[in-house]
Amino acid sequence: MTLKEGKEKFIQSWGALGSSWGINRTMAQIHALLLISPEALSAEEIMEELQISRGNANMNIRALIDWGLVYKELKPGERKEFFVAEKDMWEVVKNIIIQRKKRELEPMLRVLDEISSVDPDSEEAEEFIEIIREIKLFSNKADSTLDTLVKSDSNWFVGTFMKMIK
Amino acid sequence: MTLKEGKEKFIQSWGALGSSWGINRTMAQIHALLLISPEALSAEEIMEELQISRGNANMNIRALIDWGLVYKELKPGERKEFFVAEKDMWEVVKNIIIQRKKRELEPMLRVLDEISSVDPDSEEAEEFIEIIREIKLFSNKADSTLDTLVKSDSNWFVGTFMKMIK
DNA sequence: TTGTTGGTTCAGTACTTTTTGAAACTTCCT
DNA sequence: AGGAAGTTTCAAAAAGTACTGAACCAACAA
Repeated sequence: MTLKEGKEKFIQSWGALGSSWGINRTMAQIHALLLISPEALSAEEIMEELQISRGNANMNIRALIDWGLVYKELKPGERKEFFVAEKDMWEVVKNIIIQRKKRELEPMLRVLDEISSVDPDSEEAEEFIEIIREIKLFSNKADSTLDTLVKSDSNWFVGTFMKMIK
Repeated sequence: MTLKEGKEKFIQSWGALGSSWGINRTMAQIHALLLISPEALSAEEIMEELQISRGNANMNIRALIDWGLVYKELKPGERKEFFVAEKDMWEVVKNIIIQRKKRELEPMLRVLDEISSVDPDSEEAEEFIEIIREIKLFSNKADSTLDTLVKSDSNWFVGTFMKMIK
């Protein structure tokens, strides 16, 4: 396989993977492109490489920065902005966990709390409250487990955890 | 909050959560409805409750069974099929991990392997191979960690792991 | 065999999300 | 102030995804 083919295949696959993770195709492709790029790239270069419009590039780069997966890099002398990807996979995953926890798990916990206030004025209501209570319990565990996971470092993940768990 | 409001809110929120997890809104809503239903429900009842068409109900129920989140229940005497949700949250999460691992992580591992065969015939190619190697290493770790996680049981998750990690 | 109940399929439609491209804005230089 | 280089925004269009409803299939009962 040639380098060009390999790069294309990687960008394409990373894009597909992203789609099923709430990260849109283009966003994931930009991330992939930056991941395998030894140099920081400008918006122009990204547009060119992925054949996308300026607006699209701009919005998705912004979103990537927002997720903490890409950094802006200002080269001295250049007025243009350049972008680099976070290349430590553990950092990437950690940032995704942080964002999704904030965007999805936390709102759900709030909803579960609200819902718990249903009047237990019937057999059915009691059963409902009990099921919600169990879901809440589980979600809270997941929440604090993720917190701990995010605080731990890469070495812990690749080393200790694997041994501990085996 | 009344029981009716609570149920609606839960179904609605679970649906929204699903959307960001590659599980479509209706599928997640059916799952929510079954989760909070003490009785198994028929397709008719689900259609009625969520105001969806027969085709939609059928396809999504089947997908849920496919994901291992819902079971078919045949009541003796009744020709109709009834459905119940898996109510153990740990089982639910485990099944989702299993499915997504199979659908997303494993194909990505295969692609990474293919890509590794790029000719290291330039500085750039060597850097590319190295980055891919790191991603592969990380993905393999994630893969086996998830395997172990899935094999472990609920008690381990809610008990030991939490203490261990603190 | 015919009618009834329930399940499945899928082409067309409706809805949602993403992308484009052009205009507006910002910064800096002369 | 005017202009060049770059970035941001957003309405409209395109692409992608989900849903409907009607036709079809299967099992059973009369």
